Amino acid sequence: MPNTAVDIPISGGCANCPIRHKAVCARCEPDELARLEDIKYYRTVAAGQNIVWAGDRMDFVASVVAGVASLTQTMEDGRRQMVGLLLPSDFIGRPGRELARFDVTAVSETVICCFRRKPFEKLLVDMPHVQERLLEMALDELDAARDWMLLLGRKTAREKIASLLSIIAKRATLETKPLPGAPIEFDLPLTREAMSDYLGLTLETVSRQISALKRDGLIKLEGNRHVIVPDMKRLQAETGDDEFM
Amino acid sequence: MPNTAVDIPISGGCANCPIRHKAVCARCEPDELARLEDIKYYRTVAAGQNIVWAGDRMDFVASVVAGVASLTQTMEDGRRQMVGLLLPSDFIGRPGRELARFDVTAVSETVICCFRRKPFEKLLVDMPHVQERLLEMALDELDAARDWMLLLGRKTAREKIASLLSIIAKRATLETKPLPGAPIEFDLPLTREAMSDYLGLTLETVSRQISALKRDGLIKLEGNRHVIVPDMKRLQAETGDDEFM
DNA sequence: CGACATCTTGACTACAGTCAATACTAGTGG
DNA sequence: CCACTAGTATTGACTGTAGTCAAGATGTCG
Repeated sequence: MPNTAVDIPISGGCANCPIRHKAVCARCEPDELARLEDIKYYRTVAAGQNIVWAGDRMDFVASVVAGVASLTQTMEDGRRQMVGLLLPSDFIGRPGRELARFDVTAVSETVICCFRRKPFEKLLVDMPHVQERLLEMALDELDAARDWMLLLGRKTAREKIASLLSIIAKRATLETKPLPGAPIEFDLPLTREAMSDYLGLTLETVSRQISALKRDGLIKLEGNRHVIVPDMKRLQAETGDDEFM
Repeated sequence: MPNTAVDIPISGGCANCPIRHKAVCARCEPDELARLEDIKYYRTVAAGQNIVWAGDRMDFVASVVAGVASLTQTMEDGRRQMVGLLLPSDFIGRPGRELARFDVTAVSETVICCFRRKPFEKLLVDMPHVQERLLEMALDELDAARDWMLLLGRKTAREKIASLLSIIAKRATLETKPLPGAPIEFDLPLTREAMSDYLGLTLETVSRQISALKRDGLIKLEGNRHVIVPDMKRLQAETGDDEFM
């Protein structure tokens, strides 16, 4: 069990929660936190397990505390598209919505902090700090979705892979300050199949393009999941994006 | 001038504005409207003209009052992807954001109701009705973006065209109640090129697929822009979506 | 009527998808 | 500790869908 996300918060209260300052509760005052605390409970979901099925009644909303989850849409014939990649602090569900619109699946073992939906909706009305933060998060996600749409609609397979690796690299180096120019290392949180769902490709194409980037010296692999990027600039240049996105 | 969107509101005040009950101001009380009225002004933009360029300083946010506008992203080599289709009542810009992230272009002649950004941001804090509505609209757009991502990533060219026609047909029949089973008619607000930007296709492929749907009797054309759908169910079946989306 | 935009159609190409075989990895139990 | 299995990933050969380049048709507006 190398990746034990499980015993992270669960006790200690909101004050020492790892996502305290990034999630919907980011702007809450201590007394507001107390109200949230009343209606919250933790849930741990094993890798690969579904958290919600599209069409399900949803009696809660939640924040991802640890792990990685995905939002996906599936067509009748099995074609699948990821439409959201949920990292710690990201929000699950929608206030005011009874039925889930998308599948939510734990990609790795995931801990979520659930709030019963009805009380949460009430609380939203008289805790403007939560609503404010939720609006900000929704607008951020909308921006991300729009960049993702450019990727899906117009980028080549190679550009798609380079873009995804850049996105993951960027977030991996958010905490650990990267001295610029130095090589960057990180673990892929996604299988090849999940990557293909994210990028609108087949898993074979994902595999081929990763091999091609490796051949061209843009990345190195240690095992299948650990990636080393010797020169981030060079990888960025393959994404098709304008410099500095 | 068959499609004269221009002289619609401009005078008469918010009370008889056509988007009064759908835009960000939907939930405002008369006194709140008065505050909005103080900082608003109208702007008319000719078809094809840009309202905002990506990277521009933006000193306003706005609602589309009449006409159709698009949000687009362009890559250095000219590849272009539409990432938002803005109809009356839709919102332009983002509170708190200094620089525009996307191009906004008038597809047809468009009237927008602008609010100076700084005052609007202030007003957001102490008019929860506006913030509430903005959150709701952002979440709706996020849902739409996620359906759009499925279209871009996984649908065939034929399914993409059928989906777009269904979306436009649906909104065209929102006002004029459709007796179910009856043929549906509407004008396309988009050129073939704009459709290709929306769908992540080339304009030749758009043209070919429209011809194919015509050949198969799923649609009829009168001129290039006027579409007749004899049997909506049959068109829906071509979208790849589960029934009743 | 003429000129320019927009749209359609055709011939050919290329990129990513499909189907299939094989390799690698990690976890399980003898 | 190694053998076995199941899941994951890579590679190859071939196909098909949508892209590209180009010509011509249709539509719109002055």
